[in-house]
Amino acid sequence: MRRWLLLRFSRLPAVPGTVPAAEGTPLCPVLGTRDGRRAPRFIVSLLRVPGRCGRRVGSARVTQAAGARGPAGAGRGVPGLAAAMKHLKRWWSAGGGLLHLTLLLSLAGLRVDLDLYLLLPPPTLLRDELLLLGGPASSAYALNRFSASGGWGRAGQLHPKGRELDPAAPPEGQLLREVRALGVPFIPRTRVDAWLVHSVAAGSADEAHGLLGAAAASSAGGAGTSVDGGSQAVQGGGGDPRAAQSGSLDAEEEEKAPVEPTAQVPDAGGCASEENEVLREKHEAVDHSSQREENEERVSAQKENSLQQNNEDENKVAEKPDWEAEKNTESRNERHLNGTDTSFSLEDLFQLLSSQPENSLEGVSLGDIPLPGSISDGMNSSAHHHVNFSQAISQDVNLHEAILLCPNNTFRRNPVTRTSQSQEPFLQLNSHTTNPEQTLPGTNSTGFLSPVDNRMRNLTSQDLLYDLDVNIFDEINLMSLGTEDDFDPINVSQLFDEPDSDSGLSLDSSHNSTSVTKSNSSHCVCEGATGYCTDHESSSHHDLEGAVGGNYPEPNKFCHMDHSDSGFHGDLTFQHVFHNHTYHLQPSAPESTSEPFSLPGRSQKIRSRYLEDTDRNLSRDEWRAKALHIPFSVDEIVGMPVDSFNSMLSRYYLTDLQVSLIRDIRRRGKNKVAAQNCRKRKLDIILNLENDVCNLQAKKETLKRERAQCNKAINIMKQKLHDLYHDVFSRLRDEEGRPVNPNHYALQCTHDGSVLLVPKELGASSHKKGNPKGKEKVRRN
DNA sequence: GCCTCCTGTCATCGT
DNA sequence: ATACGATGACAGGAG
Repeated sequence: MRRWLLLRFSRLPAVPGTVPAAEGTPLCPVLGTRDGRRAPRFIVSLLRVPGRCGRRVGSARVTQAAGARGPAGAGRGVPGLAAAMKHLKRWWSAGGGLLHLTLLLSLAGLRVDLDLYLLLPPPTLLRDELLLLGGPASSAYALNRFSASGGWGRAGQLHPKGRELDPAAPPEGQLLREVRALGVPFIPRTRVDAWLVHSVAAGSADEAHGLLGAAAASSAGGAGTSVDGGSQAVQGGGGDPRAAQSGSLDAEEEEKAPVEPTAQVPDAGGCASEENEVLREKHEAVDHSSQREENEERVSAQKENSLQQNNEDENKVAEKPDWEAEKNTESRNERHLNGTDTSFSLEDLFQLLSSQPENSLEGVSLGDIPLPGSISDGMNSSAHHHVNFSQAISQDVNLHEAILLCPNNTFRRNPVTRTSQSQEPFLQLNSHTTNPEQTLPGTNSTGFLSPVDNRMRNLTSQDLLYDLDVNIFDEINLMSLGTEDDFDPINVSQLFDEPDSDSGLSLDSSHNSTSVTKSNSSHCVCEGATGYCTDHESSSHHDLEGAVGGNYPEPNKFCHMDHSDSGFHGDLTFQHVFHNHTYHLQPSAPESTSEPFSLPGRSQKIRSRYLEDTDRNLSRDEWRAKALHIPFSVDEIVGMPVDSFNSMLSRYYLTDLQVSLIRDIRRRGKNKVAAQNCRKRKLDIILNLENDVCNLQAKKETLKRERAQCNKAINIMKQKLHDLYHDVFSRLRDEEGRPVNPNHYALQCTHDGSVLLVPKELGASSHKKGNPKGKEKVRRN
């Protein structure tokens, strides 16, 4: 039995033209503002799998300062999550459940939707079904929600009730059609979207946890953000029991699996007092509108959820004021600190998620999701990066600011160089600075981006969004699909063996995750904000974290080869990795030459692991698409209409190799579906023929029975006639009064109804001649 | 090792 | 001419 953890992160783009002129005005006041503070909100939806419709079982608003409680995620206060946890456990025990978390963040001019799908399927669910549930459906759902909200700037409608994802709905076709029907420009590339499919082998909690840790490590390498956590996760992936314990979502296992107490974090306790202050401050800053909205959602959830009647106590917990929840959180934190609380629940995950600086949500990756073990382990290295979540939000630091705050990045408005400039933030994201201050300019110990660059403050929102249109609207490959269980980033890095790689990714063994400097550099907001590394540095990583399966790499990076820098590096890296291999390999050809594991010096273990991953998640085309940085998913390539497909090919500058691969993928995908339909049709025909045969056989038997009955009736009639014949002859007398011998005479009926007694010889001749000579009337006695 | 079934892929043809 | 679907044939994996 396999259990799947699907983490999906989506961010909807800002719509140009709806940007208020005033800088800092929340375009999407999803989250109530007060004094410039905006609190993120969790919308917790628990969806039954399978089920007809989902329901929201609670909502919560993060009201704590992540920076105050420390990176260990000590602060916990998300009301409603407790109820959600119990629902999840119950439904899981009843056959699985899909936990949908939506984190809304309102940054200046940019709304961030963070969707978390925690899918705990029953054993009977097929893997593909789960993938479908977590993939296109969720994307379409997000777009639906966005469309239903009327776009940006319409508060209170961003979560229309009743718009929950229907897991039973056709995941792709219908929902996407619905989205298109709504008029939403469904361009997958304009959605920051990444999701992680993580497989957890049941029955092995340590393995599962370790896999999560490994996934965190790989994602940390991809996003370049949470190398601290990621490095620890690497250890977890390698068997570190602490990290291994961090990620279990099993309701039973989570109660059993001990978690490394956060008390081991040196400064966690020291943050307690500071945390209280920040919590109070944060509580005072809670916006009333947000509270009202939250209350409405709670009421709605209560009405919708009949199960809540059985969980009133849970709802009480959910409806507790924030400060109460925070109090509970603190007490729970104390338990953690004391090492008495050894459980890890999804709530912990959410808490830890909320503990991340808001900016990192821009480029959130699994590595950014601070798994407890990894986070607690990564305390030392990240202690100086305490982030005040609320402050980070209140700074209205958006993604663009984060990008521009990158070192070596200068914001230039020269239109001539805009094209290239728009690439630079991403190209320089992964700049390696060993100095934490250098890594995060403008970052102090209390605020993530408190001293925002004044240059940015002088810019208007239009200015910001101009580049947002260029950069943010494109998908950011946030995390890897290669975060399968047994995924070992170190081994993966060995697949590509870039001796001069200075990507800063924790994947490379030369960049050991335990390296504090690399870990620190990973906290660069720029990296977190984009989730990207530079082309030449990260391409090898993106070979494993491409667009396939829902991740769409930056097209301008991977596809726009006409610009000098990124395109050159992209090609260079590509050539380095794949040499002269092409994907046009016939099945008989040594196809493995196009695969990374086939590079000289690769171990059989890596190959087998690759094969396992291939078997589990990625098809050959998906791997090829990843390898060539195809900025579209296979599903999109195959599923989109021909017009959209052609326009897509023309819209993006793709190499001939990429275009050819895309067309091949589309052809194969179409043919695959056609073959499936053909076989299904053939099977139906065979079944129909078999049914026809059965029907015919049954009809034959019926006819046989009828024939037998007829024969039987005929025999009866013959017998009766024979008896009547003898009876008649027994009564006949000849002229002399003697009995007529029936052997010599026969009875013959005439047309007029009279009966003649005819000698048989004459009768036979008269039959031939038609002359009834010698006939005589029967004389009855 | 062989067989069967399933699936993906290619080639080909017709629309 | 091109795209696309249908289908036979083949190969490979899994049981």
